[in-house]
Amino acid sequence: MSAPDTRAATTMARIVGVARRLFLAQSYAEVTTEMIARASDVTKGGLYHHFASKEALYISMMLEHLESTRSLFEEAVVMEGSCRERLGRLTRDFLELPTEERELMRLVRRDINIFHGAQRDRLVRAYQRALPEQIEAIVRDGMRDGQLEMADPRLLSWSFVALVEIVVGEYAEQALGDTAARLDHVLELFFGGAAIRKVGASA
Amino acid sequence: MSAPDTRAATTMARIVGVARRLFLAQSYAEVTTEMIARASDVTKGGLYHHFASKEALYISMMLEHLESTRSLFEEAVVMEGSCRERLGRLTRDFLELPTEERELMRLVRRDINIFHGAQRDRLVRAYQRALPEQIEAIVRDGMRDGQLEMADPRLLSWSFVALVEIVVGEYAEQALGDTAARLDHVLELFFGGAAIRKVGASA
DNA sequence: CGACAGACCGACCGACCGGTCGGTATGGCG
DNA sequence: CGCCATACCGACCGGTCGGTCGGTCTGTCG
Repeated sequence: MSAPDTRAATTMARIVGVARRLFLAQSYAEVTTEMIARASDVTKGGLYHHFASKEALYISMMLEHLESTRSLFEEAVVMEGSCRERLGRLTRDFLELPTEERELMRLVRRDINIFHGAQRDRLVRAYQRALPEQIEAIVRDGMRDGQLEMADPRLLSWSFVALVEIVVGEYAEQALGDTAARLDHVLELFFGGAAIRKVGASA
Repeated sequence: MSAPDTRAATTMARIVGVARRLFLAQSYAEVTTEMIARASDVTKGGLYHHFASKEALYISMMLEHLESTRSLFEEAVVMEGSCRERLGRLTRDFLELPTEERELMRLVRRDINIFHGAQRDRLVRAYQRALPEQIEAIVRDGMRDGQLEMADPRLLSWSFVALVEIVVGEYAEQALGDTAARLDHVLELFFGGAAIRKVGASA
């Protein structure tokens, strides 16, 4: 997979990389196979020699990314520490990802509804394995160990993901600052809430 | 606006209603003007007699909805009460909206990136006026009155919206139950956080 | 060298879709 | 009744885009 020894593998990797960039910049419908081919220094015929369809190219690109992301986040799931430490580790890893990689997680949610049937299911499952399920595992541990209020772990995981998504993007960068500050903001809000607490409870 | 006295107004309202339903069920690109026309018992020619373009029809439909939603949420902004009470009122109003109306708020976020230029700006501003700005107003009051931790109010508003979005949808319905339970879940999480608090602070 | 396979080309197809336009029906007004 | 504005029709157009296919090039193996 990471050994582009053959010519075909090199070309396919080039096409996938270009497609990733273009799909991030424009919507699925706006990106044409012609555009992808041109930017990849092949023709449409060449592109279709390697990929069965535009959809197959997109799915292939996304599955590859989701698997590498899943692998990255897994480190936080298996590591020792409190629920907060582990979620912090996962979130920091996410925030420190290159912009392009990070945005792909938004892309998959943006585009998941334009596919149908089996291909859509593959995308959904790969996404769930990469992000929500891993967060859910940490959240479940937190409840078991008395660090989190008992609640529906899946809803709580989604909520956490949603809060993290808020602090990516340029407004959060200008309002909060660097990665550490944004990470702190998310953890404080998720664990402690937004209300002022009467008792001066330390972290 | 709400007086379909003329024939044109009746037809336009029928088309807008059909368009709303179709755009909710499928993506903007998938819904064709032909489909909208057929389902509205007019032809494409008739449709284009009333609307300058597919885009104009969509924008018109969405702006109408956003204005009525803004008007509804305004009640929570002007009402007396604590930050929590007012956000609770707004959220309850939102959760009790008919499904179609409620889903339109997700639709506008889903589709906002497929428009460009002035039309996109109009949509963005109408959306901001309808939801985030009104929540932000309540959040600012909460900070001023010592009910919320000092933070960036805009980010906090977005976070709240994101949390509310989690508890719509059928999974949350089966996990949490009725509107009151879902409302409670959101408020508890937003104000108090997910961590177990050592001190048994009551609501 | 000769032959085969796989990489790649690029002109083309067919379906679709937003939008147009000349024309018809209808209903209200003088 | 006659006139006209307006609602509405439906065939059509221009363009786009995913996908195809016969052919060419190039590296490799016997």
